[in-house]
Amino acid sequence: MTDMPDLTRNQTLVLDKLTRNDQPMSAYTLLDELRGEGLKAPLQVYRALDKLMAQGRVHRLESISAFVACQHPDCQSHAATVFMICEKCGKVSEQANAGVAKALAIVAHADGFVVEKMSIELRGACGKC
Amino acid sequence: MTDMPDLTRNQTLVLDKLTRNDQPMSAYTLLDELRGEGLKAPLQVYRALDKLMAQGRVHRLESISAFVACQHPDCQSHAATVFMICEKCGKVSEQANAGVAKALAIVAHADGFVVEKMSIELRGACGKC
DNA sequence: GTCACTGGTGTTATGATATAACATATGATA
DNA sequence: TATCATATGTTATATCATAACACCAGTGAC
Repeated sequence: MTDMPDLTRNQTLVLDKLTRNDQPMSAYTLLDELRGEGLKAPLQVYRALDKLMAQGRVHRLESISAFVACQHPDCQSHAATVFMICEKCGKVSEQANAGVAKALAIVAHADGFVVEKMSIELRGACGKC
Repeated sequence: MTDMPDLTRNQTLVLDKLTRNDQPMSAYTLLDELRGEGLKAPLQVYRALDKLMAQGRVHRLESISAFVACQHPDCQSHAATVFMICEKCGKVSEQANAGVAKALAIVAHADGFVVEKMSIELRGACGKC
């Protein structure tokens, strides 16, 4: 189980806060909301986020420089994860999808490109907005 | 032709620089390389970039906070554009692909999500690296 | 035990990216 | 000419992220 080690105090604080929040949060918003728990500097948050992302428990939304807790029980096995970010309510839906993965694999293969990471983010309006 | 107006001086400087460069550039790198042409402040670059992006002549790569000139003759008609960013040589390949567009449309539709913008970025190694 | 190693923590300072606010200028047009 | 929209120049500031260094706690080797 080296993939999912126990979390340290700071990692737990950050993950809990993200999990309870139904919208993505910036690192500095996390910091502000965790000052009461003793966090004082950006690095404490960024270091926790780095570890959590390496474990797949948190994702970074590149297009808005913010972080969300993974919405799937076990995120390791994801093919291609699509993030749909609502620009009205701010909520994010995370969907792993084999069709997208396959289509992207075809595009990459045509270029001889070897994929290590992918970032697929849709901006728009969610079903409720 | 309101979609493709003539470019102003600053816009021309920024677009030319990006076009001649075969790698994406940050706004501040652009600024540094255009100081000789009279640019002095970040806003001059960011404003030019905003206009160029609105016209589809420049794209922002969200995952690396950098900008590239569009690689297609007329970019307006793109369905879904996939950017493949090589982490070794830094070069970017831009591919519009209907299969990816269709797969993403299915995912979005399943969520009732109305897409306004999409950002699809693959990181890895290009065919030459 | 104690030595060295690893990984987490705390802290200060700094780097990198992006925008707010305001003043001025330029070009079209009624 | 008066006016409107748009571009520009400039200073200051906001936002996002990392470098560098000191310290500490647990673990394994000897």
